[in-house]
Amino acid sequence: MSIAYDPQEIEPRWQRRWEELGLYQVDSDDPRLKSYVLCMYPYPSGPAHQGHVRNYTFGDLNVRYRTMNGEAVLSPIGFDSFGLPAENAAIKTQIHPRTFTDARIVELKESLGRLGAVYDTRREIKSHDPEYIKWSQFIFTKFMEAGLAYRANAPVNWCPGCQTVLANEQVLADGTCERSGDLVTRRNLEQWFFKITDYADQLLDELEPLEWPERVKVMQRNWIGRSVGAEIEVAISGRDDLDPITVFTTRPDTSFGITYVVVAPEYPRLFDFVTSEYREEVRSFCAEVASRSDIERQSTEMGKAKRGVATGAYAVNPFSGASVPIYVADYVLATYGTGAVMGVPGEDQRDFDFAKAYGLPIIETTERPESYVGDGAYGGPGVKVNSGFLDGLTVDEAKAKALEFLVDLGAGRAKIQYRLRDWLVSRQRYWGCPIPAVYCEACGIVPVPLEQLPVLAPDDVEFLPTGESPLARNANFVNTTCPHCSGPARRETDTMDTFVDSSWYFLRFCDPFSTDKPFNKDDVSAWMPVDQYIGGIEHAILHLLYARFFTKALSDLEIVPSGVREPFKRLFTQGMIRLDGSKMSKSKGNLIAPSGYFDGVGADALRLFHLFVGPPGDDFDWTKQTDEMIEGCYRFLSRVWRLVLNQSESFPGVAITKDLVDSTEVDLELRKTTHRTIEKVTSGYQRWAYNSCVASLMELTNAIYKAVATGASNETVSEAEDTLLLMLAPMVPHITAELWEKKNGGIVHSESWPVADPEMLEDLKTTLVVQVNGKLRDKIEVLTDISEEEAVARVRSLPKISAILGDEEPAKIVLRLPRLINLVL
RNA sequence: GCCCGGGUGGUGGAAUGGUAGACACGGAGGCCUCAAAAGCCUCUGCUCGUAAGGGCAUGCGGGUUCGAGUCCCGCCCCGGGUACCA
Repeated sequence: MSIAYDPQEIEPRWQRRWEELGLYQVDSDDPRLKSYVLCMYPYPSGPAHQGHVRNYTFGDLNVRYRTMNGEAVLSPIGFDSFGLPAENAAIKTQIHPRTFTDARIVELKESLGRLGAVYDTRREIKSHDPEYIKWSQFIFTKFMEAGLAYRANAPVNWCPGCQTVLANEQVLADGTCERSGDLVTRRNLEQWFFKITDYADQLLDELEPLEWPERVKVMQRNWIGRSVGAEIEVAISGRDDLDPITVFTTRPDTSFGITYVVVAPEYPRLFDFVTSEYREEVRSFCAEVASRSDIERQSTEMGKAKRGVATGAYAVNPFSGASVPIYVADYVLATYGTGAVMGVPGEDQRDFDFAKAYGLPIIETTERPESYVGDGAYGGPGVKVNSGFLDGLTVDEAKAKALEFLVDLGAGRAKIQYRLRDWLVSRQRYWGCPIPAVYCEACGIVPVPLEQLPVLAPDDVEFLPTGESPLARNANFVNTTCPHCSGPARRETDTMDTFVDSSWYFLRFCDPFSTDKPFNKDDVSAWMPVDQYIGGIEHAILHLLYARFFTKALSDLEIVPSGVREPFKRLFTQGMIRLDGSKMSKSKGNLIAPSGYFDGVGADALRLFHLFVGPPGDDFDWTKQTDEMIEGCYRFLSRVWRLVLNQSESFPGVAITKDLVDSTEVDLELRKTTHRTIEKVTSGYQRWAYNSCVASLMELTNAIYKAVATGASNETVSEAEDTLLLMLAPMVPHITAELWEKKNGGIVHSESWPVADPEMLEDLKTTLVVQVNGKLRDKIEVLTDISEEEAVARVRSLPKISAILGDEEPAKIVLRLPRLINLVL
């Protein structure tokens, strides 16, 4: 009579059922409360790995939980299908990237399907789909028209081993190529940029109200790197013919302490002011710096000994009128601020080190606090000294006063400097979204008009390891006519960074059906912002910052509704899975494929394991024991299976003692456990404490078994089992769907989330903990409404307590009734 | 260096300032069986003790409190981010 728990039979069947039922196909006119749950769409690298399982389990759980709470949940999925691996594979195997990618998508979809996650499958999108390319390109042309996309000369990463340009993220921290290990060099090329810096302030300010992990917000803040300060113009002594050198500082209050000025070796007008006797020395210094790699230049031990040379020129401190030498040094970055800084050794440690090394004077302009014992620069607060008209002011007052002085003198101004640079989007690659621009000798750079979109890359190209995009060598593609004047023109052959595709896909999901626009504004209004976004911490900066920028820019361009200014209201970053100490990933070749588990214990057991193993945000190490834990999850599901189907072999060895027990007592206990579990588990779902939810549901299962064995009534057991299935349903959808249908009929995921009966949460009796001097000495059962007098009397009469007390009278009695009493001697 | 996380049994991990170690994994013993598998039951932080019972325990050292894994101060170790950003 018994049917064994067989996930292999149940799981595919329910996966088909859910698709047929269309429970998770939602539309913007749905009367229910609308919400949007999204996992970062995957790069299709082949079958799903454990990181995907974890990510999409969290997503699916949220979708199903919210649906059971009465919401209409938008749950789409797609594929981030442009990218370098497909093109590298093409160079190696001569298989077209599209063929390669489509095959990987099939594999990934197949294995994600086996996980049992539910989506509105009508909304699937792929970055490399011509329809998607068309609207990516449309957005690009809109950015061009708005001046948000522009061309400029820029250095790019060039790998001599791979003979190709690399994206920043493919260059490791030590300056080598992640693939070949060669040292990456710089090349200057004309490139397309997005003007993300226009949005620096908004990106910073509007970060605050987002319900994101604080560390992600901190990373974005640091990345934007807003510094408030001043630009100061320092004239070059005796050279009225030259423009002054402009320096940026956050500390204009220290200006009287300027004892030198220093510029980067790449400073553009350097040789305008280097004097002839120093020319050779400066020239060889700059050449030497240029020959060193970025890593050498920035390495810590070399950084300690700041290297530089004098230029022979002098500058005038606009505050004191003092003449100070101008140096060139490699500790000044050409790429930040103006590439020139004022040397203030008293208050800046780097300047202090340099001044010490080159025998430059050091002026302290902030009074050191009495407790200050440091040897070196002091950057803290204090009263100004040695600072002329600033003397006696605090640092903050002096900043304002100094700025006022500069403005009056015409030698400076307030300035906010950002670390954030414009986003370089050009990629010299084939497998990406072509940049829809045309170069016409007569009209200049012309965006390709909408009716000619999409611009698609031709298929008949050669994939060679030359570093040049196959598009550039394809005459049919390159040669075109100007959309303006119809004269001969040349196409842009670069493609877009794949982060462009992922910067608006969540908008297209709101309406992937429109063919005359990227998406319908009303649909975007209906669903955006994403209520719950889920993904890895590795996207903390780039993807999340770019997507925020796109949302704001598109909103300003009136393509996205004006009220939508942020894409992701809540963000959850899941922990990563490690094997032997390093992140489990395809490129490291240390994957443990989920397919073996799907084939064996089933998707539900694997999902349950990922939920149970620990807090979702924590990393975990996949070890030898992991398989045993997964087995344990399978055993638990089997236990639930046998319990609900009331299979007699569940209870061998347990005597049914129905006659011996007051069944109403057993019933009451079980009902209380059931309702307390509803409370605990519901709160756990809301706090993402899924591991604790699983534990509570295991406890409930154990309690039901015990209650059945001790004679609980069918009604009470049935209520407890229903509650168990409902609360497990978002976690392990297949087994719960099957058991619910067998037990009650109907679809468990269409049921409402259970609500605890307040009456069942109240206790008549509880355990009173008895402490003496804060140490546990005894516990007693008491009525919850016990009076203070009675509690004290009962506690004092306890043998253990009276033995400790002897004749002594407690100095104090701390009462936290009915849970705790502490006698202080 | 700086900025975040985090150190709790053999293992993964629970604990609104109030019974530390829930729940699992592993281990030990038992029931069932001709036997095994599966299942079920009991025990399982360390330590002293035959036991009853006691002592010690949340990285280390202090502090606040009737009471600290939890709050405060100072260290140590591990993981991640960042790297001369003026």
